[in-house]
Amino acid sequence: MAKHNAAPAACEPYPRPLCTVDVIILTLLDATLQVLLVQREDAPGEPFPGRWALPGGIVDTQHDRSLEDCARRKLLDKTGVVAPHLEQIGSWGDAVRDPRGWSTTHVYLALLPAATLHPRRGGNAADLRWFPLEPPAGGPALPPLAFDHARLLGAGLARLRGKAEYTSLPIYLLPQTFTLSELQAVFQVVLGRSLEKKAFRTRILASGLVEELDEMKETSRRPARLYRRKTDEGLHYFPRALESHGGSVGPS
Amino acid sequence: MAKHNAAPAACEPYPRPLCTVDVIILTLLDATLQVLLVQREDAPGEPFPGRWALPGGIVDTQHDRSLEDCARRKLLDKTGVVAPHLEQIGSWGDAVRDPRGWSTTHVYLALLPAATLHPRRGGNAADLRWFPLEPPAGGPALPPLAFDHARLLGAGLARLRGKAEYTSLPIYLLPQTFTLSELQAVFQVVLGRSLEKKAFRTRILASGLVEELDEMKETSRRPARLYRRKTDEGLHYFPRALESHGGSVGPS
DNA sequence: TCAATAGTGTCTCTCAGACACTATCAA
DNA sequence: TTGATAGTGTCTGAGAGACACTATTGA
Repeated sequence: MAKHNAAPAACEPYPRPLCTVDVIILTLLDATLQVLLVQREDAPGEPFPGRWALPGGIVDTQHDRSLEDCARRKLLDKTGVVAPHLEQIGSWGDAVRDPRGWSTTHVYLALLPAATLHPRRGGNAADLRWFPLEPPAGGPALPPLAFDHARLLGAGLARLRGKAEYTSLPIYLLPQTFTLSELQAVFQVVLGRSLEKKAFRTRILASGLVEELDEMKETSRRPARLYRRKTDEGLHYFPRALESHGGSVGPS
Repeated sequence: MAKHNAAPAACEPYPRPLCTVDVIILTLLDATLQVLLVQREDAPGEPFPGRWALPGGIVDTQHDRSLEDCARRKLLDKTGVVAPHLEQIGSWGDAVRDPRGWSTTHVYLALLPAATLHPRRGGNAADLRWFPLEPPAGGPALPPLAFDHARLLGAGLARLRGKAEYTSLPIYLLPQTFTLSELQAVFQVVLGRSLEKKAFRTRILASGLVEELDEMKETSRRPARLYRRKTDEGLHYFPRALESHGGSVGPS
């Protein structure tokens, strides 16, 4: 074991870059996409003190069994929950993105329902906060982010929005039980445009993604049927994209 | 510069993992998808001596400006050409995939036309060879690969095949000029099934991806119109996937 | 009764699949 | 002429968009 993590061998003339993982944790709060950010420590030697950043950090080769394991750990650490969706977005590595030198980051996207968050661990500590991605008029804008995290967040959002055009991905922003109107609202928030109700419902019901429950959601108006996301179904690829992608411009 | 690549700081109690890049270089030769592999050195301390592996290796933090830059360098090094398509597939990192210890690899997929390869640098050295992915009956099968490269190659192929269902990706396996029959053949090889001629041609021509040339390709039969891939068009997302994905099973 | 939200009926349009048909070359 | 490959005409069907319609609740 000690041998495994020995210093670079003679055949390895280059210094190893710093290896980190960052997690884009998204949820839906107040009918808005929100991202969980942490405020960086104000300690000597720490880059970007006081700045907001994606949760993440250096891979712990003693305890993390893999990159994905590291991402899961950081997610659990910040939210206290296991996200129903976690995927790798990509990796970025160069000499300038971290002032400490050549570094790599492995970026993951986690989607989770806001309802599952504990009030305390769900991101309400002083150094941990949810930020709306499209702040209401006059509301708080996203702060400047540490490192190249704005770019990483952009890539994660592009992935989510791109996949929302032809997969069921945004379903993971909801609890397992929901109404079709709620699901449509989630897609609309992610895509930033409204969708046609009948077409949307047909699309979802034909997909076999959800099962009808006997219960209804009681609201102030007409009650709505509840559906449950089938756990054994993975991400669904619809046979068609939702709308023209404006020609040849596709998702990332 | 020297400071940037200094040893891990005190705030970094974990040994840094080995950082590598591997490139899946695919082309179409003899109407078959082929992957370029290198035979590993038989030197002391080198893992998997004599085994075939994806081209790649340790990131050179002195010369590689970024991970992608490193992939481009390795590609140029092995093939002598700049591939018309290079994308990141993903990253894998854990303690066991490399016997030397905790390591990460950043996997890229390169697609290129066989015609552009120089006969010498195109992969004909003793330790560099093209291997057909679906060998003709009785032909040479893919050898066992070093490290977890079989898994990495599988992920690259899944990406190519998945995207072939709803994007123009396989077009990069051809030279810039081709006939529609040739293009259809490429898609068929990638997808492993035959496609309907009329639908395929309509799909391509409606996409605006190609422009008609005045020239014809003279063959032994009726000459075929030549088309040229427009360089300013990127990857095209078709409005529909080619066929049912067998329910909810989608591309990676 | 009305306002609001849930949910349906039905037409149109686009585009992939099927498949038979014509066109153009060499031998 | 035939064989082979290039390329077209045209019908079908799935599924997204549009939009008007009905249904069910609280106030």
